[in-house]
Amino acid sequence: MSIKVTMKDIAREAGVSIATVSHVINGTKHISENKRKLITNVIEKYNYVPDTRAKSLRNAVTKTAGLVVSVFPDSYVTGIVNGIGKRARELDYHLLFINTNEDYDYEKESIKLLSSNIVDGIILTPSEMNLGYIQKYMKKGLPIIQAIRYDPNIPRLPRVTADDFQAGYDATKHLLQHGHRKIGVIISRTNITPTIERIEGYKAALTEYNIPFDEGLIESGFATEKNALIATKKLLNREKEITALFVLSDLMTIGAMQAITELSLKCPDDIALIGFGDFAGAAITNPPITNVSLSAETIGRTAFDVLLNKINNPGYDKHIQIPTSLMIRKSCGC
Amino acid sequence: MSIKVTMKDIAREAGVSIATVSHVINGTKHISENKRKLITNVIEKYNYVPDTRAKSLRNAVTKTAGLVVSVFPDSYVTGIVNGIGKRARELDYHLLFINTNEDYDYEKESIKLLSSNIVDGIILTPSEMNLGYIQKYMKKGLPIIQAIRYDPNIPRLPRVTADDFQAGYDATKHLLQHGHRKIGVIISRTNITPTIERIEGYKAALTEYNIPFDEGLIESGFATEKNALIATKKLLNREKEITALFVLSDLMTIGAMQAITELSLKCPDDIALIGFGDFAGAAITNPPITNVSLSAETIGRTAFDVLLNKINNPGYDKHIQIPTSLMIRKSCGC
DNA sequence: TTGTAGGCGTTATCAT
DNA sequence: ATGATAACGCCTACAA
Repeated sequence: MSIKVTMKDIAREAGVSIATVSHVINGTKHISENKRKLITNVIEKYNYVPDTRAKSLRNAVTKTAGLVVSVFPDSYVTGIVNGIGKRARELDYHLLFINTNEDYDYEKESIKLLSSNIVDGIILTPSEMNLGYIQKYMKKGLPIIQAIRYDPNIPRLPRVTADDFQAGYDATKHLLQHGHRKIGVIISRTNITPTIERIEGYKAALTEYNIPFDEGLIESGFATEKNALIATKKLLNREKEITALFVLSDLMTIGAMQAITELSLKCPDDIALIGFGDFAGAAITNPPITNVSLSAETIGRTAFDVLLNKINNPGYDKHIQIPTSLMIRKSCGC
Repeated sequence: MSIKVTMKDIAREAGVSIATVSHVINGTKHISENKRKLITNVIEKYNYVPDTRAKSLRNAVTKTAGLVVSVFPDSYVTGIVNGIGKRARELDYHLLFINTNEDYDYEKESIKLLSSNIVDGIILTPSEMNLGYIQKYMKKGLPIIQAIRYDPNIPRLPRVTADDFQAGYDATKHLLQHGHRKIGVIISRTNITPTIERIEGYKAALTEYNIPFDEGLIESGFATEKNALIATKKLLNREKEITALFVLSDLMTIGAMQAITELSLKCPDDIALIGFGDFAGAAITNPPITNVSLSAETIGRTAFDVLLNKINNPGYDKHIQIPTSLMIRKSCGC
């Protein structure tokens, strides 16, 4: 524990009242120049910093935001966290960071803890589309917003996500334009909105080409390199007519590429591929990888701004989608 | 602001004293079963959670650790943050996360803020070897440890780092064994211990082969892909006899590979390369990249344990080095 | 311009 | 077994 020097100590040493000290620190009242100097010197001398807990207990403001993320590390999420952090700093906020690792119970527990006046608001990436438990916190007036993923059943909760539908549509259409008709998809998890919406986009593009949706072309890679490798092999062995792959995260893209190699197939000649999330390194792989690119930092920054809006205006319930774009390289066959 | 329901409210509704409520919550005293039940029900009903600020104001413990990191995102640092987070969770701690972006003044400011009883201790990755300002916090008894980088002038501060000397030695020796005699190095920044120690290892290996150290073979890539690309081109254009490159971070490795390609050189035939930090994707580049591999998660976990040691034992001042190993693939010419 | 004192929500001591 | 109350460090009417 730090050796405590409090405002009382400063006041005593400076020979003034505790209220005067408080006023010079916060500039809340005009204090004569000589007392000001005197007090400031004592503060400097002891390197005194007001106790944040006591302060926030008094003013009911913590100037820190809770960040509850369900998956990390991952270059997409990392970039978003980074964006949130930058914006928070610009706005003089701090971040209490929790990684739930997709553990729903831990997520609930974390929100409960954060609801104990430890933060002014929360940015949440839900582990599941099962946010019923959040209602009681909303009722209490705790500002919460969703980022990356969301629960569609709680529309009053603000959210900022990528434009996942459009991303799925664009990638699929690009592959379709290259002549591919059997397009496999490696998803991370079934029941999260980014997956659902990207698949919706995929279906929409398919429909334009009068191709029926085939559930059998979808396989789960559970967001890791290794699992994606396994999933891709499984999928490619099962569905022999697949000529293109759409892979929904960067780590999985790497696994999928390895699978293609291990199956002695050539990308893009035998199997074309489009990934998701433009990771560093996508340009120097063999072949360089075409993928859906999006500014994770923008999503993060926007998420923080949305949280502040929610804090300042309890009725705020906007849903924001950040656009994505296709970064075309070689793996798609261009 | 959340609508406040306090212990007083619970007590009133349950028809008991506030002290009794506190005791059932904390199990500090034996309370009759019927009152227990009664109180627990009221707590459930209002979803009451004790105010963390008030609590910690009372017991001088916050159960949160400050994490001040100077560079992010970067797969190495991200992995360490992840390891710290996991270990913190296991030990029931929370994390206040700050990314200083190599800004020394912001780092100082952050430490000052964190010293206001907001955390029980701090894990710091210093932006510079200039930690003089930390002495006053040490004197106050604030538990601080260093991770990744450190200031050698403050030996009493605990630290956990990779075994950077060994890493530099191993990589260089490997290149030397392949017959390379002019080995270029792309560093991020000059004045940080990981760079310094890896270069020391590099020199030691050179000495074994009676090769004089040549300052001209070193170039700064400032930890980014783009700058490393520029630095690598500059270096390779200036020092024509270079046949191998040692690159000190993953993002820079990607940039260096691009530079090699853009100069119409072949890796490993014209230029061999060893990178640092085994990033996802190193296996599917062309050629697959040999690099120094280390468990970032282990470093993170250890860092958190070291912090707890420091918190519990103010005299603790150990320096821990986590071993690295060479992950051999193709870019070194093997 | 400066000081006094009550209260923020807890915990823990001391009574009862 | 339960309750009254002081104290944690700060802010802010209200007084002087």
